[in-house]
Amino acid sequence: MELSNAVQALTGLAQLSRLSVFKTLVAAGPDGAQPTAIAESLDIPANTLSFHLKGLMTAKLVTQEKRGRMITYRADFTQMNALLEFLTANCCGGKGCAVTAPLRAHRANTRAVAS
Amino acid sequence: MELSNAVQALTGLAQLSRLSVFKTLVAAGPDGAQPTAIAESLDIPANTLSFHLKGLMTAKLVTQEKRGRMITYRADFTQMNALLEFLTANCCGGKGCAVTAPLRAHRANTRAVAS
DNA sequence: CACACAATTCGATGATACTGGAATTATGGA
DNA sequence: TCCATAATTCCAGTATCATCGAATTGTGTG
Repeated sequence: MELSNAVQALTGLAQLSRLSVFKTLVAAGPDGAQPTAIAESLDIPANTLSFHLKGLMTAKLVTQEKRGRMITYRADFTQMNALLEFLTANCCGGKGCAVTAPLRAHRANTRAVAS
Repeated sequence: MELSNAVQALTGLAQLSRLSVFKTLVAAGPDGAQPTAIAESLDIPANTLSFHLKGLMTAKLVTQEKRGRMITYRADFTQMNALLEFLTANCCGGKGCAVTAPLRAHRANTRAVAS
């Protein structure tokens, strides 16, 4: 991933509404979610949400699938992987960052996100 | 790390100049670098750089140490760790993300800022 | 003190981003 | 066809960001 692509991806996440939307989509998993549901869940006007979803699309962080008159959005982990790889390679000390050090026995852990 | 803190950190990196500066500081390692050197290296006017360094300070991504009339800036990996941890926990599928991906060997060349 | 230098702050400008009401497009159903 | 619904686009207002010349602050040196 190039520097400019990293900026693009980071920009996609560097805003409260968008990060919330992305987080929601991640939580929604493979089923994804539709704008109406997201808007209600996060209490964001539909048009504002649409604006941010477009931003997430531009950042290539989400995908959309049209079925009839509804559109399902899903988090796209490919870009997220590339971003984390970039940050790990370019923005870490090379030894310390969280990626390599799984937080020594730090309550091994509540969520299914573990390594 | 809270959502809003994550946004703060992401905002710090979501800009070409700032990401470049941070990358430079990471490459500089423990020695850090001074504004004049960074400005020359990246070809950014001193005041513009100062503006972005302030942004990185706000995002808690860098630290500064005053010695005489020069100031040494260093990347602060604490915040970076926290950010990566946040992204891994909240923005990954739980299985795929870069955490498991092989970490490309990081060049330990710390002399990147010299003129 | 006078000067050079490191770095920041000030101030002004242009560009971009965020928000939300209103209108629009498109699909499904009665 | 007519209406409801899903989602987007249009548009305007406001706010924030990015840039850089000029002025400022602070420190070391002759």
